Amino acid sequence: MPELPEVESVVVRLRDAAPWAKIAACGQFRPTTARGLKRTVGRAVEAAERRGKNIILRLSGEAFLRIHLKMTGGLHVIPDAKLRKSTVRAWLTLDDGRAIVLNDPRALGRISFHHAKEERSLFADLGPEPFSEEFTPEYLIAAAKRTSKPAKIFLMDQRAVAGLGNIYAAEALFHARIHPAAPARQLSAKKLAVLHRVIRDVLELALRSASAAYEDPGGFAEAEDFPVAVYGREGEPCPRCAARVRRVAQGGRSTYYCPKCQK
DNA sequence: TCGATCCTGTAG
DNA sequence: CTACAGGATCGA
Repeated sequence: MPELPEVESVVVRLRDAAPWAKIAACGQFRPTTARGLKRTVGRAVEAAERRGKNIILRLSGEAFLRIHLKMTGGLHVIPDAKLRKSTVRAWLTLDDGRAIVLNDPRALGRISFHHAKEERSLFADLGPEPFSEEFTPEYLIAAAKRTSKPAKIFLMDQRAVAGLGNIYAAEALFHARIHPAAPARQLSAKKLAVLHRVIRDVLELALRSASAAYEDPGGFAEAEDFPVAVYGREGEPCPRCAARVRRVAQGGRSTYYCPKCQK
């Protein structure tokens, strides 16, 4: 389920499980799910970080695991590796009996082991973090200028900005009142400055609902849920003008937008 | 830039 | 049964 806000909340949750013990054992059901897991055995987990939609688990001995949750993955710490659900595709058993598990019904999630020195090249193609100082209106304007993609595809391109996916790209475009099919390079600097602003607003709000859901694992966080304006709302009234929300295909994915507000 | 691919689950 | 799913990559 994860875009930047959800991945961030997974990482925050992992940090709550610190300090971690050493990795005592590992396992996986398919060879494709994880590469190099065995090389983690005997190492200590030292930190959990996020880069775009990637999770980085720092390990002792100048190494790290890169974990990508793709569409349906989740990373959890469970009290006992033996208690793992059937959809757990890979796991790391810790010295203290707990386990870090990749739970992923669709099994698209991936884990790979790397030496610390590989980090730069591994993430070389990722664009700036939306909350970094590097991500300025000027950056977005320059990035838009050198693409030929429509606005929605541009926002989902991890090389342009890291962390946006299908939902928040659509939501940001709605709030910036930009048509998802509009060529990004033709957007005015003013529009792109607004887009820059709402990308941060949308992600910050989503981050808050993601952490609220965490503080209340009982599932009573409904009231704090992210206020979805258009995503998944085909045929429903636009919250701003009440026109019917439309769904179109872009790059093989669904895009939702208000045909009246987003020209 | 499209379509297929990786996978499984769920809604219609 | 088909369509589609909050991702990303690859080849045509």
